[in-house]
This record gives sequence, C-alpha cells and structure tokens, in this order.
Amino acid sequence: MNVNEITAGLNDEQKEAVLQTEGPVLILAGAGSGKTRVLVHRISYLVNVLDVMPSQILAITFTNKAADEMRNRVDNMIGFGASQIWVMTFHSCCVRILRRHAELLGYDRYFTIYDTDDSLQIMKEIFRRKNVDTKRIKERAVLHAISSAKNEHVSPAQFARMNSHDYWGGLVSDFYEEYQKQLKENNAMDFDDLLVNAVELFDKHPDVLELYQERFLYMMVDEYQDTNTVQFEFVSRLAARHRNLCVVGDDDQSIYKFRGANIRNILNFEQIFPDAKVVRLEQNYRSTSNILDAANEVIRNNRGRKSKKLWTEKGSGEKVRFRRFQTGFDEAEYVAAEIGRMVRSGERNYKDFAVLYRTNAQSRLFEEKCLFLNIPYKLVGGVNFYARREIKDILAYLKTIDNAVDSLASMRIVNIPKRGIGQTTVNKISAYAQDAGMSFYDAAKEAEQIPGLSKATAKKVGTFTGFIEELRNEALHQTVSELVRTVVIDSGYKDALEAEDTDEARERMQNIDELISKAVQYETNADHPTLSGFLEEVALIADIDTVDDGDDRVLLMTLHSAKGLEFPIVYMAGMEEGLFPSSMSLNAEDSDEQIEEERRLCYVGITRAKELLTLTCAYERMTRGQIEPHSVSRFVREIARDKLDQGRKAPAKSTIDNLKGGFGKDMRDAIQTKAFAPKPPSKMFTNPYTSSNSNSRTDAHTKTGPRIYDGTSTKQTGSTNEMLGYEVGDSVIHKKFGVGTVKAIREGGRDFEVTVDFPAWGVKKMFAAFAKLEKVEE
DNA sequence: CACAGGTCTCTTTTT
DNA sequence: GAGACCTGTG
Repeated sequence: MNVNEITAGLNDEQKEAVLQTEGPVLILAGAGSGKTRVLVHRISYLVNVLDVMPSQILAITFTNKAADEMRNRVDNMIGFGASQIWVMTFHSCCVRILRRHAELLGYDRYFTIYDTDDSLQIMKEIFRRKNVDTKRIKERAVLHAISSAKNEHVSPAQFARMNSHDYWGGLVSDFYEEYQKQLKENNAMDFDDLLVNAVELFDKHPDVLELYQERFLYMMVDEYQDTNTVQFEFVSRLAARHRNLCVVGDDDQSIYKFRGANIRNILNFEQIFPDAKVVRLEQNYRSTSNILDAANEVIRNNRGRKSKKLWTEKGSGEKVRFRRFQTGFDEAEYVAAEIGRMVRSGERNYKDFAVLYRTNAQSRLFEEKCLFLNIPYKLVGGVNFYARREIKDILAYLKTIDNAVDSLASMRIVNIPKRGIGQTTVNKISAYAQDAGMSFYDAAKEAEQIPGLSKATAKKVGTFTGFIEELRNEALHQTVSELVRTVVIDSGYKDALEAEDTDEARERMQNIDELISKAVQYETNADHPTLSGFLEEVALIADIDTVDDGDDRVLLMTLHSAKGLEFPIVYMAGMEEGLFPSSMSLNAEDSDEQIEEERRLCYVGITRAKELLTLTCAYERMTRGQIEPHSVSRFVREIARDKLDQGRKAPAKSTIDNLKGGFGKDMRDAIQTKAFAPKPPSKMFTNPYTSSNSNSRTDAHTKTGPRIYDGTSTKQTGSTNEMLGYEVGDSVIHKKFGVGTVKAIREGGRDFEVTVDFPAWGVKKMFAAFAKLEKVEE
C-alpha cells in the first residue's frame, strides 16, 4: 500500500492528520468527523509507508468495544503483523505492564482487580473495625474522595499533608491509607490503582519506563477529552522520549468529569506541547444538517470551548422531532410503538434504533414496552453481568484458586454454598489471620489451631480448604472453562441452585452457563489463556463491550454509554428539567459547570443520530414512587422553535385523577397498570404519532400486538378480569417468560395465584401482584 | 447457624 | 420501588 492508496477518499484535514506522524499532534475531531478512520489510516501509513514495526505502535481507547473495532479495522487494512500493535484500553494496557513488573511494587503478578463492589466491601470492613457510624459518614463518599485523589495522583501521604486540617480530610486520609494497606494485603488493585501504580512503576523504576519508552515509537490516544490526570501522566511519561504522541478528542464531548476526567488535558495540550500540530476535523459525515444544527444550537450555550464549527454536505433531512407526553409510560409506549411500526412496514431494522436516556432507572419503562410489543432489544448498562451475585461467587472461587491472598474472595465463598460456617467462625478466622499477619485462606488452613473454634467447626473449614486445594491441582491441567465447570459442580453450587427450584435460581444457573461460554470464548481468542488472564479480562469488561453490532435489536442505554456510537434513528427520552439536566447538577454549588457538562452530554446524544432524532419528555414522571410534574428541559428550549417538529398539541390528562378514589394499595396497583396501558382511541391522548393502537389492530403482522384495554370492564364486579385485566384462557405476557396461556386463577389472601402455561418454559404458578402479567390480544 | 420478616436508604453518569 | 442491613426466632 502506498500513500495515495492510504489517503484516498480522505478530506484535506483528515489527510493532514494521517500524514502528520512526527511530534505531538492534537486532532480536534468533532462528532462524526471520521476520527477512527483517521487513526486506522494513520496506523496503516506508519506501518505500510514508514515501515514502522507494528509492535512499536500503541493506540489507547477507553472501552474494549472501541479497541476491538479499531483492531478489526487495522487488521483489515494492514493484515499481517497487525496483532503486534497494542490496541488497548488504558486499564488493560496498565495491567499488561503491571503483571510483568508487579514484584517491583510489592505485589505479586497474580494480583486481582477489584470492582467497585469489592472496594465497598473492603471499606465497610474498615468502617466496622474503626467503629464509624455509617449513618453519619457514607462508605461511598469516602471511596469517592479516595478515587478523586487517585485520579489526581495524590498518594495517601500527600493527601494527609494537604487535608488533615479538618475532620473530614483527616478521616479520609486515615481511611485512604488503611484502604490501600488492605488492598495490598489482599494483593489487589482497584481500577484507579491500575493507572496510579503504572505511573508509580515508571517513576520508581526509570529503567522500566525506558524499556517502554523505547518500545513505543508512536502513540495515539482516543477520546482524549476524557482522560484524567493520572492517565495524562501515564501517557506523557511514555511519550517523553520520542514525543510522537497523537491525541484525538473533542472538548465538546467531555462527559466524564465525575470520574475525574480533566478537560484541561485537551484544552491546554498546546501549552504543554508548544510544538504541537493542531488539526481540526470539522466536516461531519454522520448526521443531516437539521440534526447538526440542533447540536450546534445547544452546545453554543457553553463557554470556554475550542472554536469549532461542524458542517455537513448531507441534505437537511427531517426536522428534529419533539414530543411531550403525559407520563413516562406514554413516552415509552410511543417510542416502542413507533419503532415497531417502522420495522413492520419494512423501512427499518431494529438495529437502526437506539433509545438514549439520562439514568439507568428510566430503562425499565422501555424494556417493558418492548417486551409488550415483541420488540427485540438489548439493554446496555445497569447491573453489570459480572456484578451479579452468582457470577461473583464463582469468580471468587477462581480468585481464591488463583490468588489465595485475596481474602475478600475467600471470605465470600467460605460458606457458599452453605457449609455451616457462620459469621462467628468467619470473624474468628479473620481475627486470627490479622494477628498472625496472614491471609484469610491461610488462616483457614490452620483452622484446628485457631482458639475458640470447635472441633466440628474446624472440620467444616477443613473441608472447604481441602476442596480449594483439590481445585488448585485441577487448575494445573484443566482449561479455564473446565475449571469453572468443576467449581460449579463439585462445590455443590449447582445442586444448591437446583434444589431451590425457583425461577430466580434457574436464571442464576443460566448466567453461570453464560459465564462458562465466556470462558470458552476467552480460551479460543487468547494467545496464551490463563486463569489470571481470564479474571483480568472479566474484571475490565464494560457492559457496552458486549454489544454485537450484527444482532438485529434496539439498543437501550444511557447517554454516557452511547458515546462513540451512531444510529440512523435516535430517541432521547426524558428531556426534562431535573432529569436532564439532572437535579444534582441544578442544585450543585458549581451548578454552572455541571450544567455545561450535562449540555455536552446532550450534544453527544444529539450527534449520535444520523437521519432522525426524536426528543421526548413527559409532563409528569414517577420518581421514588411519587408522581411529580416536570417541565421541558432547557436543552430542548435552546433549539430554535422553528427547527423543531413539535407534532400536534394534545390536551393534558392527569393520571393522578385515575388514581383517586380511596383504593387500597393493591387495588391501586392493579388499576395503575390499566391506567397506563394503551387506551381506546377515543379516550387516548391523541397525537398523530401515537395512534399505534388503531394501527396494530388491523395489522396482520402483529401476532401479539398491543392489548386494547376495554374500558368498560371496570364496570363488572368481582371478576378476575376486573382485578387483573385477564382471566382463564387469556394470553398474557410475562417480563421474562414471554407469552403464555392462563390455566387457572386462584384467590389466595390478598393476591391471586395465577397458573400460566408458557410454551418455552412450561407451566408456572405465580402471584399476580408480583408477576405483573399483562393480557395480550391474539 | 439459618432463615424470615421488617426497616432503612438511596437513585447520575462508569473504566 | 429495590436492595442491603438488622433483628428475632426456630
């Protein structure tokens, strides 16, 4: 490949960014300006034209998904040798380096990586030991303070020097030190430590730093606006020698301040590197001009930006739509129904759509409506797969096998499944371990010597440690996936779950099966699969990384998760003051700054859309179980009225009225479901775009179209239909099991026990209030 | 020691 | 509304 081939199809600025390989380079890449493309072509140019060895190139991204995508495109473009290029996230890059040199920092190479939940457990233990009243001081607040310190690369000692003058500062210094001590004893690092320790390694061992400085002739950092101070230090130390550092970012898309991102890294790049070349990519290849205009109108309300004006050659496209609904239910219903309609009409696939919102809590409404309308979706974020209890349990076994020093892991599983080892026993072992300066697991191995433990108890503990020792032997000649299977079966975990015989237990078992497939996947992909390697990959995975672009489904996710992605059709939901921008930002002391960050988030959201963008909001929304009125987000108002397609105004109808009338809570719940369910057209909030019900009624494609709630049925008395909205013989939909037929309804106390036959799951008995079944028309 | 039932707290965003 | 934590009982 020659230069012309590599730069073919690039615009002048993109070409410049590709060819400007020497020295510091700042690429200010507006949304949708083709920055990934530039980076990929730049790497190709380095390798194919300048004959740089692939192993001398380091490209850093924030998410695994971004790294994978870049890796694939690089592979396709340069082929042989591409795998030698380090395309990694900050965290995985640091881990890779730290594994190799962990001993120099007093860790061993099998160190474990703690997630936020693990950190919280450690902090809780410290609170207990120090007898701190958790009502007055929150563990999470302390952890947050520690994390901020780490992001600024402030050590416990430095922190103490700077902050010990007041009570809070003194307390945090104290806990910071203790927390670090605890982690080190467990041979564990948290997310922030990975960066901090990598930088520490470089600072304390110049020879190691030199090794990597020599190696990486060319470095590229993506999403530079979201780097924090340690990340900056990491990068700048590595690049100090050859100074071929190319950073790509957009200050308008800086949305991770809460995580320590330091926007000055990008704003001051030219001060830090006075000889930096600056390239601006301002042509947008993603969105129509209407969408781009809306984005520009919103973001221009921020101050202190790098001057930048995105433009496009694309046509104007459709106007940005704005729709306001009575409730969040109506909003979700509208969105889901419209998606369903557009897919059924054949103009779109499900994967063309994304629904973006500010908070994860909003996802439930959309999930429910999608299920209801049989729309395939993938929910990104929320509870991470790897944070689920059963997964953490199994991983704790693996961690104990791999790194017996990780006391958090061994304490977690010593009585899982139940072995008759209670809290008292755990405390005694733990105290013994503390005194002897050993790990929990090592102390457990000496159970019979621990004072206060009965013979019988010591024997139970011995069974546990014996089992772990067996597993260690197995680990020597079993693959990771085999080992997971062995753990699940031999520990009795599987039997315990099966004995429970509940839906929840079955779901947990399914998750474990999924973990096994992930292990298999890891074994096939990794060059040298190891247990540590698997644990590491699993620890650093983000939910967005699991999105497969090939699947045909709607994506539901937060605005934060959507960064870096694009979709033909985007819905931004919950455009309301107090939700977006969040009330937190409105009430904060540095409110102005925080609102600017929210505005950048809004900008990110708008610029995800290629063809059609719909902003939605609700008059009233249920928060904390309470319905509260909401006004339209300032961000919507910042877009000139004539640029918005506002649909047709509809009369407001308060759902609160529907709830009045002295019902008990159960009754109210039952009614509430109905009140929010699709209503007959005559009663409905009518907007030309929400009339999905009348459409789907005649739509032959819909096998399980939306239920048309018959308002007259409330006039009947005493029937289950009135109470539940369905009766024996009806088809109902369940959140998890899908559509099934009601076989029986039995009144039991305050609730109904409903028997439903689900074709895919068999016959289930469930309580109506809990199962939230909804009738579907056949 | 295990479990059930009640109480309290918290919801911004995440590698 | 959901999850963690506490408390009392078997």
